[in-house]
Amino acid sequence: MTDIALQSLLRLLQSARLIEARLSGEFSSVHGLSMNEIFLLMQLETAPLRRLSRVELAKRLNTSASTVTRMATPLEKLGFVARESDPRDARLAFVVLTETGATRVAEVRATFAKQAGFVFRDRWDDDEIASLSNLLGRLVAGTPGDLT
Amino acid sequence: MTDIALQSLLRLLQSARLIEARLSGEFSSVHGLSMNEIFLLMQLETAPLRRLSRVELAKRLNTSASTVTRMATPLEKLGFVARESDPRDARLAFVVLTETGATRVAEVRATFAKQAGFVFRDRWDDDEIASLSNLLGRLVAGTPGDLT
DNA sequence: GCAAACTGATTGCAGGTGCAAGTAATTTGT
DNA sequence: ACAAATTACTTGCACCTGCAATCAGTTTGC
Repeated sequence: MTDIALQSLLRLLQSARLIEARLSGEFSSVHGLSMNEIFLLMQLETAPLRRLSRVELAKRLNTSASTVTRMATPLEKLGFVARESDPRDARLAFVVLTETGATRVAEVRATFAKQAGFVFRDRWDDDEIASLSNLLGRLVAGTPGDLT
Repeated sequence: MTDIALQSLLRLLQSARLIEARLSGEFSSVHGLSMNEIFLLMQLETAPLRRLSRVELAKRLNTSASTVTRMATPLEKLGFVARESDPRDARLAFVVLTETGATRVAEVRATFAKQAGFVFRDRWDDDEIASLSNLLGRLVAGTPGDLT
C-alpha cells in the first residue's frame, strides 16, 4: 500500500459497512427500525422544534426527497413522527418527532452506546477512541446533519 | 456528549455515509459502476485466483447470496466477471475477475486515490491520516474481505 | 449403502430507493 | 400585476435487496 490516504478511505468505508451490517440486525430486532429510519428520527431529535422539512431531511440523510416521503409514512403510522404544515408556506410539510418517537430515540441511543462499547472498548483505549473521534469529527463537523 | 465511544461510532457511520454519497456519483459517471459493484470487483481482485464462490463473496460484502447472484449477471454481460465451476464440487459457481474487469478495477483504484486526496488532504496532515488508518485498521484487520 | 442433514445457488415475492415527471405554492423579473 | 422560474412534495416506473422456498449436489451417521 503506497497511498496512505487511499488506505484510510477504504478502511473507513469498510469499517462502516461492517459495523452497519452488525448493528442493523440488532436495531431491527430490538427496536423494530432500520438504520435509515433511526438516522431519520435522530435528525429530527437534534433539529430545532424537533422538526424538519422533507427536503432538509433528505439533504441531511444524503438521500432523495421521494425516499423521505416514503419513509415518513410508516413512521407516522407507528406514531413516531407526525406531519405539520407551515402557515406561511403551504408547500412545506414538516416531519415532526412525537413524544413517542423521542422516547424511542432515547432507547435507540442506549443501544448505540452499548454497541459502541462492544465495537471499540476491546480494541482501543480511551485516548485512542478520543483521537479517532477527533479525526472523524473534522469530516462531519459543519456538514448539515451532524449528530454529534 | 458524555460517551466518547458513542460519539466515535456515530461519527464513523456518518462520515462513511457522507463520503459514499459523494463518491457514488463520481464512480457511476466515470466508471459506470455502483459502489456495491466496485466492492465486489475489488474483492475478486484480492482473492486467490481472482475468484470467489458466491457465498464467500456474500460474506465479504456483508450481503446475501441472492444479491451476489443478481449482481453477477450484469457484470458478466459487461465482461468484467465470468462464471467458473469447480470440478470437485458441482454446487460451486465461482465468480472470476476477467482481464477486462481487472483493468477496470485499476482505473477505479486511481479514482479512489484521487478522491481520498480531496477528502483527507485538506483536513489532516500525513501523521493524522496514518493514525486514522492505523486505528480503523484494527476494525477491519482479520475480517474476511479486508481490502487493505 | 443409503437416508438425513447440510451446503451452494437460484427464484418468487415484498419492500426500499432514485430519477424523472407531474402538481401545487411561492418567488422573481419586468 | 402577472407570466416565468423556482421550490416542495408526491407518484409512476425501474432497479436493487433480503427472506423464504426450492432445487441440486455433497457430507454425515448409522
